[in-house]
Amino acid sequence: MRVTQEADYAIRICLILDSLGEKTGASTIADIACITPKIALKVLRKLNTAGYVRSYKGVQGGYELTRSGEEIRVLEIIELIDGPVRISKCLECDHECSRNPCKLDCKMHVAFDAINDKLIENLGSITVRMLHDKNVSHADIADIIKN
Amino acid sequence: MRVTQEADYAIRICLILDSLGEKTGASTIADIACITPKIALKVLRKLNTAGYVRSYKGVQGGYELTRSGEEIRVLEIIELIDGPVRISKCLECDHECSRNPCKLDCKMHVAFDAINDKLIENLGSITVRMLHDKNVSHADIADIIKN
DNA sequence: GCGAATGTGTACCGAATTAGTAAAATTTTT
DNA sequence: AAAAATTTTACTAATTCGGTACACATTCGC
Repeated sequence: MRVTQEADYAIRICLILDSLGEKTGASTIADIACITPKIALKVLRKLNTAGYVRSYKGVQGGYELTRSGEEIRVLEIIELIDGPVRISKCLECDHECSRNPCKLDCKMHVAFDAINDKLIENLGSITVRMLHDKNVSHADIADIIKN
Repeated sequence: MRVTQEADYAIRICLILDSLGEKTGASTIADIACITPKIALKVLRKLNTAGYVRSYKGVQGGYELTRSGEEIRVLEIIELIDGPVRISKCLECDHECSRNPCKLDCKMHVAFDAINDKLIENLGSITVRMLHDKNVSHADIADIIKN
């Protein structure tokens, strides 16, 4: 598993839209996020088809979130862009590693599965809103993950 | 971050060597792990230069662990093969994302850092021994991660 | 000694993934 | 009708990953 650059951009864009709270053009978003407009467009397209943002064409067009940032979990955006979260490729073939019939009764899958689940749980516990809300401190975030 | 196939093999090989407990040839190891001898050799070489295994040349040559599997954490092997564990590329440039001067006071780094630390903690809590020890149940592993 | 078996080390190749770019088409406002 | 903005599709380049090849060094058994 890997949170790609693109997923990173997508989260940042959602965060920007949530904090601005109003219809905003791709070039403005790109400027705030410090990425090129083209890349912003590419990510916004995916967010749009997945229903996370609404787009308005034309001169005063732009994008806005369809839901509040409080309701959007970082995990969702990552899965949208990068696909299912898996720390190991072996977790793909559900529980039975086809490549390795594994002549040992090892518990690698069990361990990786548990660790993967925990990772998903953590990514799912952070919302887009938390990432820019002034009322949420760094310590608050750390506490949420510590559980 | 991503636990690559190669890191997976490396863990499996350590696990095999720990459970056999005696000097074993690469082809035997490869056979048990269900991988080609060439790949096993490649991984064993890395384990050797890093000091995890001792090698013996010649006809009756082979490999053995230099330490007990109880002392080897899965995290170590992953870091040896794949490098530092980072769920996001942004965590590379320590805490200051050079690409994105980020005109927002966002806490993405804080969140990803916390989640990443937790992942490292979990990977560090599992030893090679646990993965094949009959006295360690699936539930035990799950409990360790649940913390 | 000689040869087979086994490990060493470096370099390479192909496929998949990731990152970023281009350009023409479509829509809406003025 | 013109200008501004998004939409859609396709492509290119860079990086990573997985696997392989080959020439060399060492040890054991005969």
